[in-house]
Amino acid sequence: MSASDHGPQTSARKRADARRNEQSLLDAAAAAFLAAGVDAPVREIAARAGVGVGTIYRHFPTRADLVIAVYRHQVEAAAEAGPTLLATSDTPFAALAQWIDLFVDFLVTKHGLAEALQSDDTTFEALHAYFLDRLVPVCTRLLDAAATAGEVRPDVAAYELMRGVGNLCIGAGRDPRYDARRLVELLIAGLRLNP
Amino acid sequence: MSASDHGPQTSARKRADARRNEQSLLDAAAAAFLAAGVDAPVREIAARAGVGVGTIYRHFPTRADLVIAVYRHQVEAAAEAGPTLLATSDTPFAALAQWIDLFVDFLVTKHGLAEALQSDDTTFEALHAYFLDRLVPVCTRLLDAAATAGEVRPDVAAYELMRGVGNLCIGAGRDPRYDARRLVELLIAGLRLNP
DNA sequence: TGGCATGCGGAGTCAGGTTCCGTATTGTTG
DNA sequence: CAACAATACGGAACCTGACTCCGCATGCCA
Repeated sequence: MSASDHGPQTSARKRADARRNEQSLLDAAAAAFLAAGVDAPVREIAARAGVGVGTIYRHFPTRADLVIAVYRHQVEAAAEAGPTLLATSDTPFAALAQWIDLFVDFLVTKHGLAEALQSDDTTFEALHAYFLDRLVPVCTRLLDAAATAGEVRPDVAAYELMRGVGNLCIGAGRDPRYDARRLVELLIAGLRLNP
Repeated sequence: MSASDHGPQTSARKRADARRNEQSLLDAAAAAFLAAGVDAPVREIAARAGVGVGTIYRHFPTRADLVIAVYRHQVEAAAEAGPTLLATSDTPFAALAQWIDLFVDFLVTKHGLAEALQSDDTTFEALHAYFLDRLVPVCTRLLDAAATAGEVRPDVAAYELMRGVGNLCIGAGRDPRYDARRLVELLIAGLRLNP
């Protein structure tokens, strides 16, 4: 099991019923997260999937494992979008800005995810780690390229920037007076050197 | 009882033991918040104060009431600092920047407060409301002055700015790689028009 | 000092998360 | 196909922490 392995997901040789339940759980969790956020009660997810709570814990020992499994595809897509944007954009800064936009879109549409990402609750440690492992290197490349081109301040680390962006997404969509996207734009504007 | 009345605090005519307990609770809560953040267990606060949990709920029906009472002085001080800074600073922008600095200092030294401020937990509704009632008008004045002077973009509301700043302070002090102050600076820089 | 309004303590209730183990299902082997 | 071992399942039981409620204690006033 490699260090970047999170949760069972596509699992190898398991009993047929186990694989079926795992899929039901992923579907149920996705639905529950959509309806009630990533803090949806364990019992509710189990009920939606038509399984007992024990089955959840067997497949996904911590809530983070479940959340990761549910959003894995989208996180991978974001990670892969980085290099692509860098290759196709006019300037590294444009690529960075677009990539951050993508990330913000992802976060603001997942009720409670931004909160979970920043929470110090140990339940979410693995979630935090997964996002960081997967996305910080991508962001670092974009940021470095933009810094090398002299477009942004060279003294801000990708980790810090991503946490800042993640933080700004907390509570987005709960209040029409708060537009996370606009504030992230401000933050990125503050990062820029020669407009 | 005016609309901006929060918690009993200095209370008028109550029994002597009640007033004593209220003070013990404030002291105990302040200590507990310092040690364990504003989410410190109710039972622990009660124990520190040497009272039963019922006594907490009698004096401070919601956690927000207790938090407000504990930090009231500092919030008032921040509110009063606004006009002062505006009067003594070279430019409205400088006053705004200093005031935001003050606010950030306050938040990052209160473990868990920034989190609570943004949480949608109904327990903290009153806290949210109190901060907004008290500080948004102050920030609005600073922001308006800076906008009028052409120093900042005129299209960002104080409410949004303050929530953004509050959000950026979440998790500050938990991780040396994350410096909330620096990111807030970036945000303010992004707000600026003619540097 | 007596009477009673006020306030107190903490056991009890409720809501979630997490564990555990007897039972059921699956897959394999003779 | 039958019988068995391995695997997985369900959900009752348990734990933690917030919040309520009421019989008892305390302070206040006459």
